[in-house]
Amino acid sequence: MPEIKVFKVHYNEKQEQIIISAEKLFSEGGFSGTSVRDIAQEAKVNVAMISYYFGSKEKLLEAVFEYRILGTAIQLENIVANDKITPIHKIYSLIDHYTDKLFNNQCFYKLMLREQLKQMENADLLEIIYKSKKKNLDLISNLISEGQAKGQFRKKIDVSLMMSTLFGASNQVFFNQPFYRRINGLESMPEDEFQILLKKRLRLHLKNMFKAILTHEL
Amino acid sequence: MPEIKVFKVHYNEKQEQIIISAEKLFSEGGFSGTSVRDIAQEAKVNVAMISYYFGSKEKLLEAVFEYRILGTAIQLENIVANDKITPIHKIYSLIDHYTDKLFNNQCFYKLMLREQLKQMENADLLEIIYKSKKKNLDLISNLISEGQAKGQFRKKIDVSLMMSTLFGASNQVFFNQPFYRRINGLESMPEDEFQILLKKRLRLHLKNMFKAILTHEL
Amino acid sequence: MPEIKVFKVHYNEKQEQIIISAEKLFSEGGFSGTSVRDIAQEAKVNVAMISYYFGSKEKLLEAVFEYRILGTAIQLENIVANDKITPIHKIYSLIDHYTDKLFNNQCFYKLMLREQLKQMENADLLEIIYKSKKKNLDLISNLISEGQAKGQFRKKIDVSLMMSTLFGASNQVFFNQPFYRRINGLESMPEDEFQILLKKRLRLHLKNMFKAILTHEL
Amino acid sequence: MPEIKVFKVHYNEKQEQIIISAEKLFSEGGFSGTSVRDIAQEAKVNVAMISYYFGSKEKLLEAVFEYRILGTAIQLENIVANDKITPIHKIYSLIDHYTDKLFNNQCFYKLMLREQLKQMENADLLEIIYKSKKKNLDLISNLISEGQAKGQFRKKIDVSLMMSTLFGASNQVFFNQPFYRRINGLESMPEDEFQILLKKRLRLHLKNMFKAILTHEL
DNA sequence: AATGAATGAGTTTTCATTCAT
DNA sequence: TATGAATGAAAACTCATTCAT
Repeated sequence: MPEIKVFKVHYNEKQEQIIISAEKLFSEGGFSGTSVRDIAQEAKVNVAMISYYFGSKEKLLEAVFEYRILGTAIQLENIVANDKITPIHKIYSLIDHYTDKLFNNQCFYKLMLREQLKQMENADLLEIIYKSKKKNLDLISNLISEGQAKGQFRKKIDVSLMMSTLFGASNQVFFNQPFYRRINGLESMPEDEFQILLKKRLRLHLKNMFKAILTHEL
Repeated sequence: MPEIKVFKVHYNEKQEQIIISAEKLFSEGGFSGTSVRDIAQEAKVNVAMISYYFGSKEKLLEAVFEYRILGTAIQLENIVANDKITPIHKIYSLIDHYTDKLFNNQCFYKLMLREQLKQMENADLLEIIYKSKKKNLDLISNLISEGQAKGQFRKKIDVSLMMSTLFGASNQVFFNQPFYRRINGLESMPEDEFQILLKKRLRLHLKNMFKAILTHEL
Repeated sequence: MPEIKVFKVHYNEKQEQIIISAEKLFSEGGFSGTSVRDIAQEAKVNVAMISYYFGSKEKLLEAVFEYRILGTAIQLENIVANDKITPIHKIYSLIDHYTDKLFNNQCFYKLMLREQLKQMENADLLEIIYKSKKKNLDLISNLISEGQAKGQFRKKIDVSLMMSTLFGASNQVFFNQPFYRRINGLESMPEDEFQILLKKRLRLHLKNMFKAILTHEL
Repeated sequence: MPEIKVFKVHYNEKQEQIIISAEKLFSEGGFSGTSVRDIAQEAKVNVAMISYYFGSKEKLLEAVFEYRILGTAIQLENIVANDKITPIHKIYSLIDHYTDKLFNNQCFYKLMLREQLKQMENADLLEIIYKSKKKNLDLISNLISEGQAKGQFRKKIDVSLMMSTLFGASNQVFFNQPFYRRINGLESMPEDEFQILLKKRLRLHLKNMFKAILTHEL
């Protein structure tokens, strides 16, 4: 029996195929709605290989999360650490960064949202997610404090509500694209063109909103 | 054989039990993650009764949606139609209304969010949801126009983005309660007390935010 | 509870509806392939009524047989008893008679054939069928003896093989109509026109054949 | 997952066990009257293995047909091609051949007859059967033409009616063995002895009949 | 006399995983 | 190391029948 892999390992080619396929299918059909056979077929590997490499379907899900979260955590720190720009522009940069990630990793964010809706009985997975969130939140908190210290942001900001607004609004817009199309009569616009338009509008909206709540005395 | 019910019918006691149970379990474990056996057990009815009354698991899901959506559509209109209050207070009222509904129908909103993440192959269900959303959006659009006409709201408001912000942010906060607790050191607060606190904070946050984006020239 | 009906009763309207519907559906889909719900729907009665009137699905099958067999046994005797025509013409008349019944009671004959293929565990039903067959065979035997006594038929005729040939060939032709159409390029001929043609050809074939085996010394 | 086999493959041992068992049980109890559990039990394999190997119960039925039809098609050609014997003796040989196959493959022929009675919605299966029949019919047609060319058979023979007579009569006799026993007072004769007797009589009967209709001017 | 509601036992099929090699 | 074969458990659903009225 192969040792069940935990954290920070390098996956071989087959394993990566499996993870990518799982991410895609889990995001589309949900965890229970996707069978390991489907994943094996998508990844063009033998069914038994999934149990063999990851131990179980559950463990595969963890691997997917771990793979993406560890793979994308670093950039945020660079933004916050950058001395050259003002706090509000760091916020703008943050918005650009998150919307980019969201639009580029649709599968994964869908999957993450999905899993958050479960009462996650899977404690390991929950811990991975919490840790990642906490780290991000701390970084943003520092950024806000910096703005407040410089007198550019107003006092009394609930950072976690603010971040929830950023993520929640973005997700909501993102996962309601078909509805947004219909409402605004954009059914016939090509997919990529539409996504560019939507991202632009979303960013503008978010930036306006964050400027308002961060800088105006209300 | 009972005719499979479609729309606006009154469900009998057993049927309601089933719907309520299904709503709860679907919201917790997802559609595929919940078996009809589980639902039958929760509702304390025979398994066969679910097929008997609703035809299939899929149809039961539709029934759940229909039951809640048709059951809660009306109140919004009253808010908008009310002559006694200003547009911005209607918005506040709307925020109170939505957060109330969200906190009181946790199961259903969780379920709805879940299902929206699927590429819903179930066209009937999608239509039910779209229709309900469109109706709400139209009401809000009128409200915004009213505020603009009265010179109280600024021009150029993307109503659908605004509503996405309301729903998205609320949902995000709502479904991240455990995280919010941890972050803010509220692990030991009793559940209901915490929910009241959270709702209060969320409402304040939303009202501030909406006032800012609706009324300030940015 | 109503007494379960046995033999020679008069069925009321609803009961007849059920029997006719059952005959049709059993003949098409087989006994196990047809559900009592299907029958109830076809007969436009309540499902429970079938158990109520006939006791069980099995008993309903018996009722179908009994209904048809008792309903059609008499005419054969008239043919054989007729003094006006020669034995060979009685045979011809018999062929006409059987092919008529076959083409007019397609459902029932299909059903009967079907049931004969089962190792009929249902002893009651088997007895009904055997009795009917035996009676027919005796009549024909007498007819053959008459022809032999008159020197018109040859000796040494195995009557049961002869009757099997009549029934078997007719059935085979009858239930292979689609194949016969294809083979003979008659796919586009209207159904009723085709049936008339087929019946005519089948009768001619059978009459020739029976004349040959009954009258020629070989 | 094994690719679902189509046509002309070699089945492994387990698969053959399943096919043989299915043939037996389907022939006895009909398709709907036989459960996959029964088949699995008879074949002494796991229930899931049937789906695993054949995909579905329906596909298993197809496999049974294909297995037998492809397995027995060849011999007929040898008979027809044989230069050493006259056309009428080829017909006799054909009768011997068919009755042999019928008595040796009782299960399969019962099953085939059964399935022909259904309005076969299964188009694949229908095609398999039609093709096999057509091929046989063409061979016989050639044989008849040969006899006619040599002046040994009369003109105007409807080959498909003739073949239906052969198959229909044989089947009828075959599947009414218990009745034949009773009628002729042979209830106590041992099964195999009776079958030999019956086959002998049937063959004689068929040969007489075919000689009559093929050679005599009527 | 007739039936809507209800159900336990049954159906076929799919599932994630294990085993032998 | 990798995999085709195999399987027990569970899935959703249908069945004929019964029961309370």
